[in-house]
Amino acid sequence: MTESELAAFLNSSNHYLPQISIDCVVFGFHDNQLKILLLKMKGLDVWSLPGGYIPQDEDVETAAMGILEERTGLKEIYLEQFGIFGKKERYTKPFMESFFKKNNIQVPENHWTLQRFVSIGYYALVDFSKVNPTLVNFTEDFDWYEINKLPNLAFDHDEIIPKALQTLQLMLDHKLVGFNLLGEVFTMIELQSLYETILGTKLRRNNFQRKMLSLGILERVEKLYTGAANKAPYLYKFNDKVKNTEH
Amino acid sequence: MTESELAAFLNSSNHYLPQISIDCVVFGFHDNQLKILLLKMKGLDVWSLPGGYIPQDEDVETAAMGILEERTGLKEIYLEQFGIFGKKERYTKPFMESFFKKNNIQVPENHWTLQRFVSIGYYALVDFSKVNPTLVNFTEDFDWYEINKLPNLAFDHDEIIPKALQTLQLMLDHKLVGFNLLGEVFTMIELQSLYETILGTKLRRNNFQRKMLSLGILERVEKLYTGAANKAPYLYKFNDKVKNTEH
DNA sequence: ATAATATTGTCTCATAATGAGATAATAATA
DNA sequence: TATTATTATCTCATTATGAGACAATATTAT
Repeated sequence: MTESELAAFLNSSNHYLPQISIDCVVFGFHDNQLKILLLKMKGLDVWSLPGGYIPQDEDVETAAMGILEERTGLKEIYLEQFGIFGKKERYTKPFMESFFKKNNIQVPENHWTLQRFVSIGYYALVDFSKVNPTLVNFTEDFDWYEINKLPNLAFDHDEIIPKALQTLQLMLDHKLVGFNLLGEVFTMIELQSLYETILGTKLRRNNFQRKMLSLGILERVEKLYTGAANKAPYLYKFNDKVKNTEH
Repeated sequence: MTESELAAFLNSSNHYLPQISIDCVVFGFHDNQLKILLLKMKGLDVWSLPGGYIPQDEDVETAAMGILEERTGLKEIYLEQFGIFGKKERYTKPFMESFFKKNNIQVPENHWTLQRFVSIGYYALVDFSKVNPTLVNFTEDFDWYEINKLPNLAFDHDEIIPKALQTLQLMLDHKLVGFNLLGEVFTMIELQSLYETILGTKLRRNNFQRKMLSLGILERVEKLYTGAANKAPYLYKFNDKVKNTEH
């Protein structure tokens, strides 16, 4: 971020809806684990959710989509609003102040970024392997964290993440969660691991497979030969019937 | 609303979070039907959801609760956030303009109430028989409407209500919806009707009763003698185990 | 080649849940 | 006392689920 970009941002108050922000919990699936994309705030040992503000001339959902597209490099991301975080005190001010101080950025006491913000929570489901995070604005690093090994979090993001997970768990049977988190093809064990990591429970291989196949949404493709000394598993994909549905 | 109250409201812009509003879908159960509380906008043949703004010094949820307590006369209302309505164009301006015009209220073109608003949707579950609606601000009437016999609605409230219903349907098996919508005691048929009107489907009496009793959340109280020429049904209440849980 | 090993894909069977009809109990009224 | 309209259960076929067992197969070791 250049000097002039910074100045423009600090003066962009009129461009955005005041006192409203968006926070996104980006879920990905890697190494059989559900993970969340976090950004490190420049100069602080603190991580935060990808987020941003809503331009006056954009729909809220468009703004959320824009924030995510910019940060993940993906298009047409699956998004779901799961909560709003509207307590009077959400620790935005102290975090922003220490951030500005650490980075030698001078802002007036009443600067718009130090005001109270109501945050709209969205969660996104992305194909981990296709994500190519970009560092924007005030972030100096990104990383994927396992849901139960989270680092030091900014603001009230430690309240936001559990609520997002809870909503995802609730939606697991209603929406086609796997469709958005997995790649084009996947093994039954991968699908099972996804369910297990989201629900936080172990499932039985035989019964899980029976159940999934009975839903009639999977199509068996070729086998996956990994070189392992055992029977090769089939690969599956979601069938066409599913692809034309809302997920 | 007196002249001075009106003037105070029109000038209260600084008191509220700008460009954010709350809309509440209040569900009640009466005559075996799921109903929604709507308010008639003074001077217009248009009904709207109970709503309001968020004071700078209140949590969002507190504000939502306050709005509902004021309008329904109830305390400790069950509330759940179900969506946000953040399109650029939500028809707030034209509705507010025609409302002001009809009521001979002069406001400048750039008045805060005519700006774009992002609305936070909450739904409430209330005991119909305990509600005692109060007419506040710009409303001249209130009424309960069946979910599929709604009148002419203001703003984008015709988008908000279906989304609220959809969320309620989804929550029916997860949260104890009946606990908040029914009175202290109720018959099995009433509970069944509640499920039917929420889901929009017919259920079988015998199997519904078997299912509900197997959940172990109901306690059979006395019988209800209505004078009808048939076997009197039992009354039930939710048992103590349930009352100490979150609903 | 053949055996051993680690998985994967199915099968089986007991148990639980559900769908759908049938029957018994009961609170009035005729 | 019979009739009627419900309510509360019961029954039984069907389907879904939990849990263990076993056959198939892709490699490595012998």
